[in-house]
Amino acid sequence: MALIDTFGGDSVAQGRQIRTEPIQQRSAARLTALLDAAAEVVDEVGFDRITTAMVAERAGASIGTVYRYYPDRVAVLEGLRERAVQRFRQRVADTLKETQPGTWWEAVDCGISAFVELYRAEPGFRILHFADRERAQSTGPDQLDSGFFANQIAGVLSEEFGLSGGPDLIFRLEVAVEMADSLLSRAFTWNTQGDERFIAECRRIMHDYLVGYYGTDA
Amino acid sequence: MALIDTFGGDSVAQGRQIRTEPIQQRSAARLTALLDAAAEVVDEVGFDRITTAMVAERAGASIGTVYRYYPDRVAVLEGLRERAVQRFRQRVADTLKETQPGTWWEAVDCGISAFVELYRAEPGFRILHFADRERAQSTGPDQLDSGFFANQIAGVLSEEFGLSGGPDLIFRLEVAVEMADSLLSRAFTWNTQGDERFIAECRRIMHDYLVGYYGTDA
DNA sequence: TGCTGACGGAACGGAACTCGATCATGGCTG
DNA sequence: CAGCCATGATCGAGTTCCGTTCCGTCAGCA
Repeated sequence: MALIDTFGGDSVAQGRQIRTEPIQQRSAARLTALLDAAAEVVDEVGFDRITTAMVAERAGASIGTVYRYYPDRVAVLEGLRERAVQRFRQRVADTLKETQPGTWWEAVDCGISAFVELYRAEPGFRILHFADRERAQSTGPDQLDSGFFANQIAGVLSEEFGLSGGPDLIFRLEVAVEMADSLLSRAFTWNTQGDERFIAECRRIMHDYLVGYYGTDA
Repeated sequence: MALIDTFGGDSVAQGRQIRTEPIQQRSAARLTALLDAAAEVVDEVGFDRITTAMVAERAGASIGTVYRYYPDRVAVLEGLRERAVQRFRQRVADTLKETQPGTWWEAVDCGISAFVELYRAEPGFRILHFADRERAQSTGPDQLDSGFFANQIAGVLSEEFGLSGGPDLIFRLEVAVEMADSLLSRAFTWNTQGDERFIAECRRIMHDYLVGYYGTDA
């Protein structure tokens, strides 16, 4: 289970976007309060109507506190996104441990389910796109993009289910992640519970695309 | 060729985002200059660092002129996106007339090629995403989303190539548009010329997904 | 030459962000 | 164990920057 733990493990590269690591306990609480507030506000007013003042007020903090932890408005959103990614990975790791899927395909299906469940339940989760093109445009490939996910997933699948890893598998998974992300996001665009047609079609397509090439056996 | 003309025809729903239709000639030139400037600036500083002042200066106009034509900053970006969509549709229509594809699959392939070519050549074209989720979040489905495209394409395919139209075809095409958009955008995320692996894989996937269900014959 | 469309840019409002004063925490010391 | 105090944390008025308005001026057309 080593790699599954890695998959659900601590998030990476947080230092680039946070200003001060919290030392005291209360400040750690503040930080999560800020992100909780941001999540709510994002769901309410949308991605670009959000203001730092709203986040601060909702979190019961002052403007200055927001800027103590995040260099600018966009960084708050990125922090929220990163936490969402983290929770997604944790959820997948937990589900895998619980269900002990027999085939790698079932494992992939767990990932889709986890995504859907969190999208339904978690405020602000809609901010999560594995393919974060805005950010990528300026900073280049980083550890939160779909390629990173493809790597992680490839590790789990080859380690746990004996799939032959390598560039081919990684590329195929990156394509899969990209497609699944777009279809699932589309499912939730005009339907807060997720349009079942798109979710079902996503599962079907992932199945055909991956199983068609790698077979169903472990 | 009626429906192909429709496909490449005048854009819809422009009135919602433009303030004053240009009357005199010079103002029409101004308008395109504004959009050209916006396209350049978007490529340089990215989607959310763009300011109205930058656009005005680059276009050799004043702030007031920007607001003469567009109600706000976002509308400028929407105008740019709409022009990009328009040019894409025109390019597809032209290509279809030139090459006279024998099968509907070849027609779809023309669409992919047109997208890639414009992405390479047209400044600011990266702004074009058929799946415009930011906007959708607040305004609901409109005529510029992937569903609209799916409708248009379904019309052409059933009219010109005798595919049986209907909800099934439209849904399938919407899924296809969504996936193609994400894969092609991914191809250009870290490679201004477009990562050929993703482009080729996109063609392959579209082929499998569509031809697998509707066959290759006209 | 007058009428109307087009243009410019100072001025306004509001949101992002800074900064120095002030408060709270928790380890340390006697 | 109480009190001290270095340093982390917080606050919020102030600054700057940006989106947007508005009206005075200029240019095209009859």
